Amino acid sequence: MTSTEQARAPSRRDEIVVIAKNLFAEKGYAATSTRDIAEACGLLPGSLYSHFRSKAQILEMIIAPFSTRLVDEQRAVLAAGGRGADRLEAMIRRVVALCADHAAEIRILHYDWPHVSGADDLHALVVHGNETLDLWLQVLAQGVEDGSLRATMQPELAVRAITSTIHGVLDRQRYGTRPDLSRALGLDALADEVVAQLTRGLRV
Amino acid sequence: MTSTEQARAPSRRDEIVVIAKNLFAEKGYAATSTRDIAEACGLLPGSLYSHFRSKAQILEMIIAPFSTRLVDEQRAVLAAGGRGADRLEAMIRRVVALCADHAAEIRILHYDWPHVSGADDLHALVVHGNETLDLWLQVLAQGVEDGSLRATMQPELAVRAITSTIHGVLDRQRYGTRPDLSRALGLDALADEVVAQLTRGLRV
DNA sequence: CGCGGAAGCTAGCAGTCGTTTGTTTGCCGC
DNA sequence: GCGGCAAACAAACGACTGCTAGCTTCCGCG
Repeated sequence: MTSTEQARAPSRRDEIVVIAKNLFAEKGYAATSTRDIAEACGLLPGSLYSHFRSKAQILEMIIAPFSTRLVDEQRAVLAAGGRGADRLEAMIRRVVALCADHAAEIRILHYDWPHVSGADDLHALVVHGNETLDLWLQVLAQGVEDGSLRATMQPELAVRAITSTIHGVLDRQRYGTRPDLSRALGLDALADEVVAQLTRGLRV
Repeated sequence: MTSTEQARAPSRRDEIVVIAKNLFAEKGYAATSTRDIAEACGLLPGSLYSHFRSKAQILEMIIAPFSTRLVDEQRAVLAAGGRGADRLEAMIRRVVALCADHAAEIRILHYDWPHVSGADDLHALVVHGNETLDLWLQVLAQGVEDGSLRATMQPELAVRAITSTIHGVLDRQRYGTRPDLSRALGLDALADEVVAQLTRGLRV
């Protein structure tokens, strides 16, 4: 069990990952130097490299648990029964709840995606990202099939609307001077409104 | 008329701005060095500074025309008459059309917003960004008032859904392996679907 | 013809970046 | 008490960053 998978007993490594996660979320991946991370950990710059191969690997260890969890949640919704529209609603709620719990990861994925998709070490994260999109497509297709979702929709466009809306609603970076919605409304009311927005739209 | 405002006769300066715009859009602001820009212009690194005070000023000259144009379009819609829901639809169409015409600027604003909002020279762009959000809020408020938009909506949330959806639908960076929607559907069909998504939602 | 000014070149500064190498420390099991 | 080993230190590497100062080239205008 010395493989790449093990979790218990939060090692030093894990502490560093948490610290780096917050730094990346605050200042962005590119703008956060390995020296910044080291300093925040009470380490010298070189010492990071007894825990990680590279800066990119730190990023991977930040994002990977979240993105696997994300597709797991989506798959769970698909595995359960129900009509398409109801599954879609359930999926939105679970994803919103999960993302709200992982604001830092969301922020990093949102703004530093070019770094993620560009790095060779990180294409596993790109695969996860595409899986997420495919799972959204699947709920939508089911909903169209059983007649509970609008047949005229463009699924690729709808998926982008869904994911962009969820990210945008939870983002605190771009709307810095504006209210933090998840705090202002509470998580349940927020999820309700995201569902309403995406499934019912803005008209009466 | 030697002030900061003048346009005609595309000077060398303007050519450089266009080249820099495309580089920023491809690789991001931080990842594009002044040497990259100079090389793409057939210049040596230092020569840029006989045209610009700083790298940030180049960014400003890229974004400013677009963002002023954006709020102008929005204001034009508000100045015209009509019910709230119809104005909202008109605003969406005009913003989508404008943004589709300025994919590079959108991409830069989207991914490099932290650099924009962080730089001292660039807070004019932040002001424009907030104006845009306020103008969206105004259409929504009118629509609620005249009963054409859902009174239960959370306007701040709706604004984020709108802007995020427009950005997400036009983005080619995050969905690199996926179809380019504006090419696949054509601009009119794309705008139709964005309007439908935002005002009618995904349900039947 | 001469000159002013824009545009570009040359060379380099001062700093930061991610990373590497070699060494030292301190703890755990034997 | 001693070997082993992970964690951390110390010091630096080469490359790259935005930017500056001073010089040259050249075109248009008087």
